[in-house]
This record gives sequence, structure tokens and C-alpha cells, in this order.
Amino acid sequence: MDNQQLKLNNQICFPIYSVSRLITKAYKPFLEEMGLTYPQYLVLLVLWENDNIAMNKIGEKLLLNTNTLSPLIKRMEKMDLLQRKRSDKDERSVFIQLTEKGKELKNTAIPIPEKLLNTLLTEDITLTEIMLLKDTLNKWSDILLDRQNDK
Amino acid sequence: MDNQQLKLNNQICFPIYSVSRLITKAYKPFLEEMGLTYPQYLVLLVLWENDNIAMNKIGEKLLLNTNTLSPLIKRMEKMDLLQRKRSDKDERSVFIQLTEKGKELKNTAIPIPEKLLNTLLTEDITLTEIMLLKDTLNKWSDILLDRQNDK
DNA sequence: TACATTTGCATCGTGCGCGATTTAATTTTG
DNA sequence: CAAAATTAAATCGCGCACGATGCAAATGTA
Repeated sequence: MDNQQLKLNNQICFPIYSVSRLITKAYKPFLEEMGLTYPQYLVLLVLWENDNIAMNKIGEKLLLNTNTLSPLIKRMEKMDLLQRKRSDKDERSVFIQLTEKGKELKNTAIPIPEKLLNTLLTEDITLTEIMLLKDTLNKWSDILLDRQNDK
Repeated sequence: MDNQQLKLNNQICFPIYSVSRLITKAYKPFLEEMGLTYPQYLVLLVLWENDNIAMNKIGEKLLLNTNTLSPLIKRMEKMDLLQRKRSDKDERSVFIQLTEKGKELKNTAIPIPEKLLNTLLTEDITLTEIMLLKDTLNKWSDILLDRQNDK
């Protein structure tokens, strides 16, 4: 019994899983300078685009539930990157606002995307390919989300 | 200051991170039937291809260090999926061997790749696209690995 | 208005990932 | 051969991810 399909390299799951971890690792040196983890960086990306939003909105964008986000954001509050504030209009909601320190960190973060692009760009990986992969994955993300919400 | 590059959807990191999690989630119902987590499934994929290999060889294939693998494999030993055995030739090495239960689980696993393909295949995602993505990611994986080993 | 349902958040427990350190066995080198 | 360097595991600590549960506020409904 051969079962080609069961082989590690023939499954789509493994390359995504490992590249995801390798990319996170590629970010690490830049994020370490800022004292951030990768998910914390993602939260800041959301807030730099959209300050003072509800926690569940952040979760919607990052596809994270409160059981992940809640402690993550509390840690970031301790780091003085943001503030949590209960909404007056809806006592259930918690709104997240950047502190000055959180806002200023954006300046340090600005060069990161380009630095990362440079780590990726080689004779073997072109900008076109990166953009194509990004678009493909975004499409996949949409479809998988739909599938999983339907069920 | 606009900083298009800093926006979540313009960074390559986020789509990979989220699709990786969504794919893992897509595997979940099938793996749950077998009582496996996703990384445990990956270890079994390796062992079904290559039984009785050293732990560090498994780590090389899955890109995992012993600080992740060692406890993971111990949990799998408790589940009676495999056995750990010190090598006689090199007392530092631990060889991993499937138990009968671990071997038999392969039969249950055989239909999984196709089931997962079917979840992915839609009018928007073709088999060609899946294969292309797989190849692209495998290339990326090789390049990122090289980069990170050089440093 | 009463009651049921939904929504937003928090907490708990478990299992990864991974940097850092330790221990022991093996290999390399002077 | 002896000291130094390398290699393979194991352990520790921390921060995610995420299923499950609980709780309180808000909303929907009879």
C-alpha cells in the first residue's frame, strides 16, 4: 500500500503550516527590537489603521476569539501600549485605545514591511509572485471562512 | 501619514497566518474522530512513511525542535500510538516506533487528504491552483530555511 | 412586562511553538 | 589520549490558539 496522498509533501496542509511559522520567525528580529510578539504586532496593525474600536472588531479582523484576544490585550495594556475602556452605550463592549507609546511605536514599525520584503525577494521569489500568493491566500481565507461559518 | 504598507491586508504575513489556522481548523473534524491534534497527525504522517526513525529526523522533516517534539511525542506515547527507544549505537538518540494502534490508524487516515481537498475545491479554487500554491509554498519554505540557517 | 435568546467578554484547561538552559554522549582537535 | 566542541534530548517559562463554560448586559418575543 503506497498512499501517495498521505505523504507529508503531497499534502497542502504542511507547506502552509511551515511557511507560516517560518514567516513569523522572519519577523522576529524586527519585532524583538520593539518588544512585541507577532500577534501583538497584528493587534497594533489593526489599531494603527483604526484606533478606539471594540475588542470584538479586532477579533473579526484577526479571526481571533476573546479567549485568545482578551488575555493578549491585557498583556498589551500592562505594556502600556493601549487602554481598555468599557463602552457607556453598551456595557458589554470593551473599546481599545492606543496610548502615546502605542501610537509612537508606529514610526518604528513603518520600515518593517519593506525589510521583510527584502528578506523574501531573491532570484527565486519575485514581487509579482509575492503579490500573487497574497491574493490567492486572501481568496482562500474568504472561502474557508464562509465554509466554516455555514456549518 | 498613510502607510499603505502597514495595513493588515497589504502585508503578506497575515494571509499566511490566518489561512494556516483556517486549514488546521478544516482538518479538525476529521482528526477529532481519531483523537489526534494537528501536530500529532503530522508526526504520524512522517512515521507512516518512515517508521523507526530518530526523533531529530522527525524534527528535521516537520521543522520542529526537541522543545516542541519531546513533550508532543511523550503525549503520543501515553496515547499508545508509538514507542520511544534509546539507540544502542548512540545513547543520545531516541528512536520512535509505531505501535500496532499507531499503524492501524493509517487506515482511518487514508481518506482524509481527499476529504480535505473536497472542502477546498469550489468554483473558485481549482486543483491546478491548489497544486500551484503547494509548489510555491514549498519553494518559499526551502528559501526561508536557507536564509535562516545561514544567519 | 416577563421570559428566552443573543451578544460580548472573561476564565479555565490543554497543547503547542520556541527561546534559553542543562545534561549527557559523541566527535573533533591539538 | 585529554580537552574542547558538537550533538541529541529534556526541561523551564511564556505566550499564544482554542474548545468549553460562565456571567452579565442587551435584544427579541409572546
